[in-house]
Amino acid sequence: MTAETPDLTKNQRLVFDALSRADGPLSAYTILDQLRDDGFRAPLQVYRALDKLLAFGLVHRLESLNAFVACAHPHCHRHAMIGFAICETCGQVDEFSDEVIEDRLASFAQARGFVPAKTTVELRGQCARCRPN
Amino acid sequence: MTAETPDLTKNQRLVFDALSRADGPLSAYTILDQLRDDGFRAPLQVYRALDKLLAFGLVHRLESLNAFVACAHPHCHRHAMIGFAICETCGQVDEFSDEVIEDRLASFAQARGFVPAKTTVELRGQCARCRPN
DNA sequence: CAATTCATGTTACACAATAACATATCAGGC
DNA sequence: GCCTGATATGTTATTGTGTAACATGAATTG
Ligand SMILES: [Zn+2]
Ligand SMILES: [Zn+2]
Ligand SMILES: [Zn+2]
Ligand SMILES: [Zn+2]
Repeated sequence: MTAETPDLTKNQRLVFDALSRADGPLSAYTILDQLRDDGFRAPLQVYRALDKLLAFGLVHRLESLNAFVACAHPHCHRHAMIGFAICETCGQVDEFSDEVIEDRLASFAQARGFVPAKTTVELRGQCARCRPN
Repeated sequence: MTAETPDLTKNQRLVFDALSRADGPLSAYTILDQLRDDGFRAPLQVYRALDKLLAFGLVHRLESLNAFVACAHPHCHRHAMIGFAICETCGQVDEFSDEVIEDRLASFAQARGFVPAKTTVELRGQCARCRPN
């Protein structure tokens, strides 16, 4: 399942596995707590691993939550824009991408001479299953 | 200039003015420091004012910065989606909205049965003036 | 085997946000 | 005027999030 993950180190592996096990986003300190038994003692151990995992594209940061999720589409990450629909009730996160939005943001940036380095798109709300029907 | 701002209280006014004076986003603690002479002593005084200002739509929160800006378009805030292009070099923030993106996000949500409560769109990068040409 | 680079461990600290509780101010209703 | 509920404010302490600084260990390379 886990495809060609670029040779993670021990700590990176531990953090990545913790995020993969979880069924929702985890804060760095929650990860730290989960890895106490594996020898983790300080936040930096988590943050350093997360930095690498983010660079590898294996993990995403949810800015509006100060939390992290394992990437749901380890494949085609050619997309500059990755969006997240975050349910505030159950905590589930739905990762998506949309070429139209991507193009639109790109042309907006182009028009203004703005060179985007990172794009954040996050929807906070209530998912179908949590919604009173 | 400042249109029909809905009767701000003293603290709300102070915080709003601080954000309006600034030429970029301010963190809550920066605001606190700027308002020491006006009697501000604790973060809560800032956060409480910000909560109201956010509710009034006079201020926006930049999730990827943990910072706040005065709204640049106090008028037509009928838009659900408000985007920000944030220059990581000079700190300038460009507020924009785009109906195409808005529609696209809305139909995405609709299709999934997701009910969005808040939408975050933030571009981090380099603005035209800061870009080596 | 150095020399370099990268991963790791540890302590202390800075920055962001809230909890809990007390006090003050103001608007109606009587 | 006086009570009362609602909102705004002040203050202290605490929790949560993220880094700085420095030391050590392991791997790579010439
Ligand atoms: Zn992904
Ligand atoms: Zn849900
Ligand atoms: Zn605005
Ligand atoms: Zn700039």
